[in-house]
Amino acid sequence: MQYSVVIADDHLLIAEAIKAVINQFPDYRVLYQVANGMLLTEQFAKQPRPDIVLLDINMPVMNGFETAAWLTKHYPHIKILALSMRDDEKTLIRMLRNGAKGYLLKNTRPDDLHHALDELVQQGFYYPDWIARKMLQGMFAGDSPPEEKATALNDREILFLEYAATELTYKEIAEKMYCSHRTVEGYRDTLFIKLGIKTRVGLVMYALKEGITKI
Amino acid sequence: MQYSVVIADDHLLIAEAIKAVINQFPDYRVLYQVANGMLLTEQFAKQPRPDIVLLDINMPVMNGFETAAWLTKHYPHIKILALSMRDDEKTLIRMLRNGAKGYLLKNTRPDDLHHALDELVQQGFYYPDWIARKMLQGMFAGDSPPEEKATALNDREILFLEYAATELTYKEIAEKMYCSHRTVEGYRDTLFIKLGIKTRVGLVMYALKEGITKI
DNA sequence: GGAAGAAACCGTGTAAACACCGGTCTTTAC
DNA sequence: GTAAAGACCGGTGTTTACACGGTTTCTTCC
Repeated sequence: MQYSVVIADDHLLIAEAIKAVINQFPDYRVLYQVANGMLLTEQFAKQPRPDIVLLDINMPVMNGFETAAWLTKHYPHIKILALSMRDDEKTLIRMLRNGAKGYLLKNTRPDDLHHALDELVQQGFYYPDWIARKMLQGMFAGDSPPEEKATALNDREILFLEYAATELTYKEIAEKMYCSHRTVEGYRDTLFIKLGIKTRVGLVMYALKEGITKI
Repeated sequence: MQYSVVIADDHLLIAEAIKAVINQFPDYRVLYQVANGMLLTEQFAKQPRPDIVLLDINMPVMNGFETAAWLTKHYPHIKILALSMRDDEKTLIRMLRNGAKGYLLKNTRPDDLHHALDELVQQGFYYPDWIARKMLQGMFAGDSPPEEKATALNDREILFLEYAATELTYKEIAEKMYCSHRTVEGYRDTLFIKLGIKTRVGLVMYALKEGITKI
């Protein structure tokens, strides 16, 4: 019995390379690859669907989060293994909440990939120790409804974050947001507390990590 | 006759995967892989040296730029093929200036990789059309005399940029860079002029755009 | 209808960031 | 040998960013 895999990654070389690795495993076979989530939905309509989807998080058009949500909604039996460049707790949790059954960093060894695939089909999930640790120390509570919790930012704060990642001063941001500059500094202070940071550079890095602002 | 290849990439899975792809080419063989430039210099001391080095640009400890410069200095006969995530003109030019004989985006097809390797050993370089176009429209004139122009940042400035994208103050950055905090502010001021920006947030955005700092 | 909480606002003080001025020393170029 | 250029360091003053302390107004909820 061979399990089928589909790879979604916009880096063709990487996708092709991972395909080569997987096809070396006797019990797994790569059906096809796509460059983003949108193409995945299209291929699902006209091609056979796999047992497992290897999902890159940073994709254009339809990213890993959206794709994972779409998959769990339409094909809940298909196992999602998230692939990420970064060891980022928030990204991890967000993917798990959106239905990913496993999370793999791209700097893991091929054996780990094989092992993750095996766990996925046997146990139904692949949660190595470090993921369990992150979930415990993290704000992971329920499991069914994909809902935000600790880092719930309102619209004003998100708008402020966009401006924070520019060369505007807080006073200039206040003019654009039609409020007092002390209010803007209030947004900043609550974000400092919520996000556990201390400087404007921290705000910028957060906004970029979360995709609120793009480079 | 087989040509030997060494892969330098901090993403183990990707490195291993690319290795699998290359080992499918009958005329190329991967000797070993390393996770950063520093390890490459170490392995060069005790292991056989390859004909070709596949060099990822975004690596920790010793990045692609530094590694390329080191390679051209100590082993000028070894061909460097740069691997990058982003299609960025400045990065491309900087790598070519540091001695890379070719530049490949990670979203190219495996055939292109094979073709690039062939060109590399036959022609000595691999410059596809789009690179030539970039070089023409860019500020790249001759090939031998390294003439700097618009945005030529030195090592100290680049190191400073990495620290600028953290929550450290300039004083703390100065401690890490073993110099006066006024010197650090000097780096900042010259970068403000060179890059046409006015604030630290501008520095952060620049560093991220150029891949000097990763998210 | 009063408690609880959030959102907007404000004052004050300190630390950091930025602007503009100056200098020495070394390297490179002619 | 001198001029030019660049790396490093310094002083001074203004503006911005951040910390800590508040008030008022408006929901929301029981």
